[in-house]
Order: sequence, then structure tokens, then C-alpha cells
Amino acid sequence: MPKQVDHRERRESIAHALWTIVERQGWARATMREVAREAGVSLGQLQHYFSSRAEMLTFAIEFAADQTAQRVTQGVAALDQPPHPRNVLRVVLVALLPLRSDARTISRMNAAYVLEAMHDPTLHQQASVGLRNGRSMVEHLIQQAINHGQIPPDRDPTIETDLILALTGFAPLLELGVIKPHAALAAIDQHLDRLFRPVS
Amino acid sequence: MPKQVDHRERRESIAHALWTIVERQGWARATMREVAREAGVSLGQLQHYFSSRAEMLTFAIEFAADQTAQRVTQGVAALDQPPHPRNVLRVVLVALLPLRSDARTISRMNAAYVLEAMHDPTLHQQASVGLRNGRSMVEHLIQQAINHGQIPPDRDPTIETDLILALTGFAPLLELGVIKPHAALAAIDQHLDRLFRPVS
DNA sequence: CTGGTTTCCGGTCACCTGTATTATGTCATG
DNA sequence: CATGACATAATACAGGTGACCGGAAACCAG
Repeated sequence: MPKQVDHRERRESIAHALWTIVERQGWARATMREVAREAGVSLGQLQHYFSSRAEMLTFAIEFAADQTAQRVTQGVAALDQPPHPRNVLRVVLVALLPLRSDARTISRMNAAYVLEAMHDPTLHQQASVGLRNGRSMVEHLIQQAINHGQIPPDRDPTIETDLILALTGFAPLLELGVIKPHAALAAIDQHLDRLFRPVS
Repeated sequence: MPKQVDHRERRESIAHALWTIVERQGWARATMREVAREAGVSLGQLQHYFSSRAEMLTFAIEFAADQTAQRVTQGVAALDQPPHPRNVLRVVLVALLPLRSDARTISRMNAAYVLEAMHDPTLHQQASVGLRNGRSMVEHLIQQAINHGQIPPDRDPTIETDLILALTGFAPLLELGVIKPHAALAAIDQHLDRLFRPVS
């Protein structure tokens, strides 16, 4: 064996550099050379770890999804146990929206990814599956809350799930400074309060 | 004067071609040559009407915004007079979401535009102003509905405005087929019903 | 007809892209 | 030591990009 190098770690390091580029300059500027420069490696070295640009992007996306999931897990773990579903949903939304710098990076990655996926059949299916999984988790959470009497039973779980997911629409508004983080949080809390406290 | 050519009309025709490219192949593929081919003109001719790519994109965006505003106006005109604010908001949301093919084209334009605006200071301000204007119109509408007793007075107009705007978050979900148009419409109607019919 | 203006076209330029190729360095093992 | 797998680097290549330019063609006022 040659010089001992942790392949996975290297790829994650490069993915971080990619995220930085995407956040600061946009998806289009995330070229091989630019990422290599940001990561402090040569172009040849980059190609050694990612044999194509598509592979690099795919890895960076999946890695970002992993990080997001991990952040959600940590956030839920910090709640009272067992956590109230209302607060779980809040953690999920906060992790998805660009409210903090780390979340903003990944939010921009996702935005660019979704846009790209609209025109690339492979990415389309990939993104579609990922979002469907996320949606079904939220729906399951809501259905359970209904069964537990935390959400009034006359609420349609499908519609309520979709309304929760729609709150990710705050992302572009936050990015462009149209609304401020506290306003987004206030709206989210208001919506969740109404969902979990029926009689207003 | 030379050959009589309606400058404005030509530019709009080219903008239409640009929309087609963006919808079918994405923002990145909207190159000068590709747009020229789609519009059925030579590259030289394209550059005669748009001296730079940025100028072409800016024009196409503004034109798209105009078209959207026009579509909203038409939709409102088709309502009972005077129109109920609930239905006005519904028209606005339907015009913004990719529910029909023409709206889908412009929705994708907007998505790409917002993404680009995050990293381009000029576009950033431009998009920010546009969105703020749209937001203030919605807020004004809601404030008026509160004053008219159509929305209960204990609702915070700021929060309710933001929640309405968040519904544009359905766009990516629709584009990727995660939810179907009828589900998005059901969720929108549900939300508006709850907003305008306080006691559920 | 005669300028003069506008419209249009083709070609060219420098640049950047992803990818492939080649060469050299590095190191554990047989 | 020699071998061979892996790591790193440098370069080359073919394709596509936006911008630019010179001139041809169309058109109309004088």
C-alpha cells in the first residue's frame, strides 16, 4: 500500500470546499479547477478522487443530506424526552431553512440541486425519492400526533403535511432579505401553534 | 430609417425563445447561440438586440414579471366584482406556482433568477425590490381584509402575509412531482379558508 | 441617385470547461 | 531490492463560451 490516505475523509474535505464555492459564488462556478483551488489540491488530485464532475456533485449532495439529517437528529436529542411532535417539526424546519450560516450553505446547495434536477432525469428521480422520503416522515409524524390527540382529528394529515413542507418556501425570502429570520420563526411557530392547538 | 423593425417586439420574441430554453434545458443552457437558434435568428442578430448576455437575461426576467402581473390582473378581472380578497390571493398563488404550462415556464425562470441573484449584487437588489413590492401588496390586501372584518382582527397581518408567501414553497415540490397540483390547490384552499373563516 | 442610418451576418478572438494522458513520486510487501 | 498499487502533478486536447469587428444588405430622406 502506498501513502495511507483516508479516501472518504478526502472526499468529504473536497465536498466542503465545493459547498464553500457554491455558497459564495454559486453552483455554476463550482468547476473542477475552482474546487481544487479552494480545497488546496491540484486538478489532477481532484480527478483522482472524483473521476467526473457529476460524481463529485452527487457525492457533495448526498453528504449534505447526511449532514442535514444529522443536524436534525442532534436537534431532536436536545429536546425534552419524549419530544413533542410540534418541536420535532420545528427542528426539521429550522434545519432546512437558511437561518444559520451552516444551514445556509446547505440550503443553497439544495436550491441549486433542485433546479438542476428539473432538467436532469437522473437527478430528478434521485431528488424526487429523497423529498418523498422526507415528506412521508413528516406525514407519519403528523398522523401519529393525530392519533395521540395532539392534533384535532378533523385535520387532513395529507394537507397538513403539505402545508408544513410549504414553509420551506421561506428559504428564498430569507436569502434575499425580504423577511428576517425572526419573522420566519414567528410565522413557523404561529402555524405550528395553530396546528397543535385547535381551538383558537 | 432602415428596414422597419419593432425593436421591442423583436426583443420579446427573443425573450420567449429564452424562456423555452430555460424551461426545457435549464438556465445554464441558455447561451447566446442556443437562444439564437431557438429564436431562429443568427448570433450576430441576437447581439444586435442584446449587446450582452446579462442584458438579455435581465430583459427576459422583467418581461416575465410583466406577464405574470398581467396574468394576475386577468385572473382578478374574471372574479366577481368586487372580488373577495380570499380569491384574489388564490389567483396570485396560482399565477406564481407551476400549475399550468405557461406558469411553469415563468416559475422556472424565477427559480433560476432567484438562485442567480443570491450571488450577484445587482440582481440581488433587483430581485429583492421586486419581492418586497409583491409582499407589500399581499400585506396591504390582508390588512384591508382585516379592516373589513373578513379576517378576524386578532390575526397578525405580518405573519399572515409571510405564511401566504411561504405557500410558493410548493413550486419545487410540484416541479419534482412530490405533490400533485390538486394537492397543492387543496392545501392552498384549506389555508385560505382558515384565514378567512376564523372559527373552525 | 446619394448619402446615412439601421439591420444583419459570418468569422475571429481569448478564454474556460471537463476529461484524458502521461510522468513522477511514495510506500508496503514479496 | 524490486515490484506494483496508489498518490500527485503537469500538460494537452477538443469543445463551447461571450464578446467583438468589418462589411454587406436593406431602407429611406434629401
